[in-house]
Amino acid sequence: MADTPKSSSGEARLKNGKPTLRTIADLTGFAVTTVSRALSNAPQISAETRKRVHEVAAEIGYLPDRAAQRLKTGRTNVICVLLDPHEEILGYGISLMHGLARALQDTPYHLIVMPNFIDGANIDAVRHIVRNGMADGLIFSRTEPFDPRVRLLLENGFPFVTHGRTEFTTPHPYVDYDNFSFAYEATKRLIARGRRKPMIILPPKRMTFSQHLLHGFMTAVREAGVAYEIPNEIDLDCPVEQIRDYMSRRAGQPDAPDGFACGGEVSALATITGMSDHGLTLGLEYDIVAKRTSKLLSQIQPKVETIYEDLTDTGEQMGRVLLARIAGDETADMQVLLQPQIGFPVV
Amino acid sequence: MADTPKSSSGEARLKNGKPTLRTIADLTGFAVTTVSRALSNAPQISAETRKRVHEVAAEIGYLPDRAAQRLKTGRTNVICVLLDPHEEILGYGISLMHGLARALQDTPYHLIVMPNFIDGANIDAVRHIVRNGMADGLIFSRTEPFDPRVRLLLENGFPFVTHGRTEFTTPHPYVDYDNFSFAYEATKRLIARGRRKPMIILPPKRMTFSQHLLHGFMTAVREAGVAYEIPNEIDLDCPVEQIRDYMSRRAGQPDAPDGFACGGEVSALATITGMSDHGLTLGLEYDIVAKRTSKLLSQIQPKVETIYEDLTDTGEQMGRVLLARIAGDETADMQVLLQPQIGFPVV
DNA sequence: TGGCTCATTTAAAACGTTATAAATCTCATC
DNA sequence: GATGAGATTTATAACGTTTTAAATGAGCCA
Repeated sequence: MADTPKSSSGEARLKNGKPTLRTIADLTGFAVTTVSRALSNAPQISAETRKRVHEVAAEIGYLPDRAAQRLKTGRTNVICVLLDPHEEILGYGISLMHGLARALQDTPYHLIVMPNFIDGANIDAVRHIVRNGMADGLIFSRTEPFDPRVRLLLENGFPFVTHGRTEFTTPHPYVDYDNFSFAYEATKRLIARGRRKPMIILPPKRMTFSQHLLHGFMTAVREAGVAYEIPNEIDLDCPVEQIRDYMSRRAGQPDAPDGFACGGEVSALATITGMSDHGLTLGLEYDIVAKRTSKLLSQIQPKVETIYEDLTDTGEQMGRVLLARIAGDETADMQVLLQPQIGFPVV
Repeated sequence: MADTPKSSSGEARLKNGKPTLRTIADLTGFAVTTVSRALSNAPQISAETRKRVHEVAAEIGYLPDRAAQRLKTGRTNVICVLLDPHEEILGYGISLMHGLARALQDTPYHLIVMPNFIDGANIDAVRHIVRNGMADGLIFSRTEPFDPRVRLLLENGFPFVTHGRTEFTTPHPYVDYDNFSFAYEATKRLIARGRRKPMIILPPKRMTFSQHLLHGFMTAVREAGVAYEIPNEIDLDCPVEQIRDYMSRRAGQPDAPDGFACGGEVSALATITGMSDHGLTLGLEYDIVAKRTSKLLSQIQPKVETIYEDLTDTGEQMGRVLLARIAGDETADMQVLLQPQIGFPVV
């Protein structure tokens, strides 16, 4: 067996410098096939061979050619993130992506991103990806209820994970935040502080998680037997002024709410501003518990009590679930509901 | 000439459905080579042939296999975005990416994203990409002054574009916002409103654009011959409370500034809060002109005058410049300085 | 008709990898 | 010492495209 670096067998061309399996083969004297198997830790390769090949590979800085691997195996080593049109003020998609990237960090997978330019669910893009095998898995940064893309992927058995749940009867992989628990806990905290008429500010009703939040809120107020209020003129997606105006108006009325469960940080800001129009002070005449996903609120006065939703972690979980789906691991759970850390009220 | 769909010549296998050049070849009777040339609009192909091939390709929904193309040509059709660790509250990287994606929309290029997990400029990642040909071009979401990655790419002649300028003597491709003009205009507006002691809140001094802002500010105050103040205890990256505290303290003193040029939206919020601690009201005792990159300020009361920096457009310009660099277009300008729209003061 | 050019079309090779199947080697067993 | 069995290694053929060079056909002139 030739374990001396011989270049006698012919082509010891380094050409443009990029090392390939062939380079290692020439350097070690083994056949390209052997080198390939050694590097991929396939069976039927002796320990010494494997060791020697790995050494040389490391030495010359070999990295497999992605295109060749992809062409041969059909696997793309690509995860595609479908980003919906970004209207959010706080960087929500970027947190997901950082988390995703972290999950993919020591894998061969690359993250490609496809923003949705048209409004709504772009099913053609998804069809392209599935039909032409342009990725091994798909990530939805947001899902509409009864999302047709989800149906398409389920039918084709294509690996994917959604952020949030859609309302299909067929179960699908998702990672979601337990918005029921958030709303339940937030409302309970308001009540615990002595508030007797909590209000919740919800996302638009068509969103699935709006129902979850509402349910949590209602459970808490019913348990405590207190009054409550659900505004139907404002939601988390409407202009902040509208929220402020609403609050300002309500604050002046006798039956005004005295506690606010806010689904977002900006709406909490607007609530504070609106209440202060009537000289009402946070912590004195009313309280707020808000969902926090950024550092906006935590850096601003007055301090607002918050419950954290870790979107980076969400992204990381989505990556984890997707990798398991791609690997065909049926045992791994594919539905993750992230819990608010209700034990440790982070301010 | 065989222009009837004959499957006589043998293999009319559709196999797993994915159409390939071979499929079109079998369907039209031409050779694979001919089909390839026809589709890539190469010369030496008769008009009818080209037409027929395109027809069939469209009909069966042919899309070229990226892996095969990449393997053969060495071009990856991939643009890689290097994202720095995200600490920003407002989604800044995501705007760039949306713009980039828009520029790449009708090209064969895909966008892959690589966040930096370690702090500072990660030169190893860049070296990998260059050495292993993992992308055709690189985008820097942010650059450090004298960024070593920029040097590496320049030396290797690898196409890239940075967001913001670094201070090399060798010119490099960049897209930047004219922060001089912003600061100059913002300060002039404050002075035009009768303010006689403007202050500017700058990014950390080590950032290149901090100098640009300072320069614009100084030019404006010198032209008007007014007093000014440059705080060195706070910057745009420090915790907002710190800004608020500073403002609160200064507001109580006799020589307090009466106009604020804010480089960011959150700092403007903090300034308002700090000033209001002493009962000072925006528009009465003092004014603010802030740089706006999101919808945060535009949705909040009191209204703050802003000058817009369109980060999505920035991303799009970066995409445009990079494509030109990759195409080897030496005539296209590679240094873009985006101007604030000073003619139309958007509130 | 033969020979030439020009316009088209085509066969063959290659890019770097992996999968299949065949070839070699080692060593105990009869 | 021949015979397998088991352990390694290897040659060959793909994957789908583009590139190079060669082949074919048509048209023209001598």
